Amino acid sequence: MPIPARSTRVSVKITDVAAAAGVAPMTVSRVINTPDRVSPETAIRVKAAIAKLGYVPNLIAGGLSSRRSRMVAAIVPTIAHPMFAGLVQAFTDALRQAGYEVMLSLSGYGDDEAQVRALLGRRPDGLLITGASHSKVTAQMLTEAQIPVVEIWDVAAQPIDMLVGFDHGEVGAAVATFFHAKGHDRFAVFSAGDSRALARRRGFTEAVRRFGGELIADPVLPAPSTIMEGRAALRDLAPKLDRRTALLCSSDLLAFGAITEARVLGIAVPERLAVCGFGNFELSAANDPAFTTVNVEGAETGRTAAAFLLRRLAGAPPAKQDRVHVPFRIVERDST
Amino acid sequence: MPIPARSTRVSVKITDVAAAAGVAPMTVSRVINTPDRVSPETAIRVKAAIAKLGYVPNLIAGGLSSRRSRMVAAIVPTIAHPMFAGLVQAFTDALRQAGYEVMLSLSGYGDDEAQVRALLGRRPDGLLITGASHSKVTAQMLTEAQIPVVEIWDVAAQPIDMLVGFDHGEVGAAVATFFHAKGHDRFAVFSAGDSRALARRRGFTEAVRRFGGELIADPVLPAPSTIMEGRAALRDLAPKLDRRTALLCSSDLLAFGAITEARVLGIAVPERLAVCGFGNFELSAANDPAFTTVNVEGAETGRTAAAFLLRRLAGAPPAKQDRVHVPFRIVERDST
DNA sequence: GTGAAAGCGCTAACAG
DNA sequence: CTGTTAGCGCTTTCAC
Repeated sequence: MPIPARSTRVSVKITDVAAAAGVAPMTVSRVINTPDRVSPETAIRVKAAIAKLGYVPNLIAGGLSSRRSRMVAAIVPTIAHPMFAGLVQAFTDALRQAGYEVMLSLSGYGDDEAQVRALLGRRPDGLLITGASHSKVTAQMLTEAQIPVVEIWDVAAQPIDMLVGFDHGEVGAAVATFFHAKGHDRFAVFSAGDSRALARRRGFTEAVRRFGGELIADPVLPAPSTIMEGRAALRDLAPKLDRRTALLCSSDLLAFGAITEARVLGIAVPERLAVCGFGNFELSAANDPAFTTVNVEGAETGRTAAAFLLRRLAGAPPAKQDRVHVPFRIVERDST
Repeated sequence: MPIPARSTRVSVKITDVAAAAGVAPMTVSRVINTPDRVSPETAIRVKAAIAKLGYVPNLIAGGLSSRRSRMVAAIVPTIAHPMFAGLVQAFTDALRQAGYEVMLSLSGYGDDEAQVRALLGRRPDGLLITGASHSKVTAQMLTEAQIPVVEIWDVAAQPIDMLVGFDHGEVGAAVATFFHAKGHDRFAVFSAGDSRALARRRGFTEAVRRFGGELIADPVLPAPSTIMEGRAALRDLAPKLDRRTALLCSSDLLAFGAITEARVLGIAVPERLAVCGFGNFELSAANDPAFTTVNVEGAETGRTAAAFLLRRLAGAPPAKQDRVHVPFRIVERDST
């Protein structure tokens, strides 16, 4: 006795195409996935059937069978930040060209354990995660998932697998050195409260101390950073700006806010206040005055991370060179 | 003769958990999906086994069986634009809370046929797409996919299914009316070249004509818009700014660029040049001068689109009220 | 409340 | 070059 269909036929499947073309389902599969193993005549017949029926292969079923989902998961704190928006865009573009779709997960600046679990349930072929310090559970899940993992935007003593990042403390120190070389001896830093911004702040303040410089303020502001926070922080700082001061901001948005408020208050930039941002957003180059900032190549990071994953997905073994420090550089403009 | 395993056991599966807990696989499935249909004692044993083995259910397999992928696809032009970044963030947050993952596809400002095909192959349970005019093929694929679809950010004479958008021509006309009411009779508009920005431009210029106003310039700039384009366009316009003029920009980035360049050139805003942007980015409120813009509630659109999809995914039938025009409003600030 | 059987739509593996 | 067979890991369905 035939078993009744579980539900009404809802979409065309490979057997329908096979029947229409007079071939076996496997042959249809080959036409789609390995066309050079099919005779041209057969391929033409099958393609005609595919077009006629409007067949869209079910990649979920294919993935279950082949154990390759052709999806890659990405966890970033936010895309409201131009840095990560550019990174995600480049990462997504590179992977789609190779036939992979991206599942995007936005973590805020908090814990990512639940998200990692939800994503791994979809059996992605690879995963990108922002940051390099994870909870024990998260790290274990990632390791046991047996898929290539790229950590970005930070460096780790013990990377899970691959890494495309940089040392945020070094960035802070580099900016301090840059200011010091220009003769500054009085400093301030506005920083968001997330771990990486705080690492830059620490690198900056420690270098200032080494140079024997004076640190007049180092407020920690809520993440994510806003222009308004930068303006407010500068208003607070203004009474102390009687002498020439060099200011590092943990984001170009803060820097823009500080520069804007300085103009409103009549504080000359860069004469009385030198400002350096972070991120090299369009704003930093397009503002008047264009301002100095740290460039970190978000898009390049995304492309590199995608390339690393693709190489491993193509079968390459893990290698030492899968851990790179992306270069950062100070882009000097008119605010310093 | 036993058939050899296709490949080495790579991850824990439901049968492993079942064996460890001394129950049938189906019972494990129930503990995960419908816990109230399992006795508390059994549930405890199964949960212990899950935790001990680190079991992460394979949602691909579950999806194939249940014909529900618990994924939703989203196609937006870009996330480099704060408008869409906020929209995607809100959409993603709302869906994740309901247990859905989002597959994000960035279309640029071009054709989306290939992307729709790639996404539908993953059998998403629902789909969000930006814009309301699609190629015949795209429209047909979306219709035949038999899933709820939301079109956003535009209105359509014949929506595919649900809609959360607004009429871009009306926005342009509203800004023209706003300027006219303030006594302006000389106008200009800077517009990006994408279809929706052009619709706003047309709405603006047609309204200007109706009022008998003078249109002194209406350049079309490349999409996506940048601050620098706004500055350059204002430099071109400057020679004609001998009399008071009202300028609409198709993006806050263009408006910021225009205002910045006006300051550099010594053109007083709003006295000689009134400027209205579009998007209500943080920049518009936080700049000095804060500038007038059109607010369109990107995040609200994302949330509404998610709510529409979720309602249908929960079984609600299609309804008239699934087509809403999101309100826009002119936020008046110091530039007009 | 729990279990056994069947199969979701596709592809790996092998045979011809 | 093409076809057959046997699952991929889960859930639906139905029986107990």
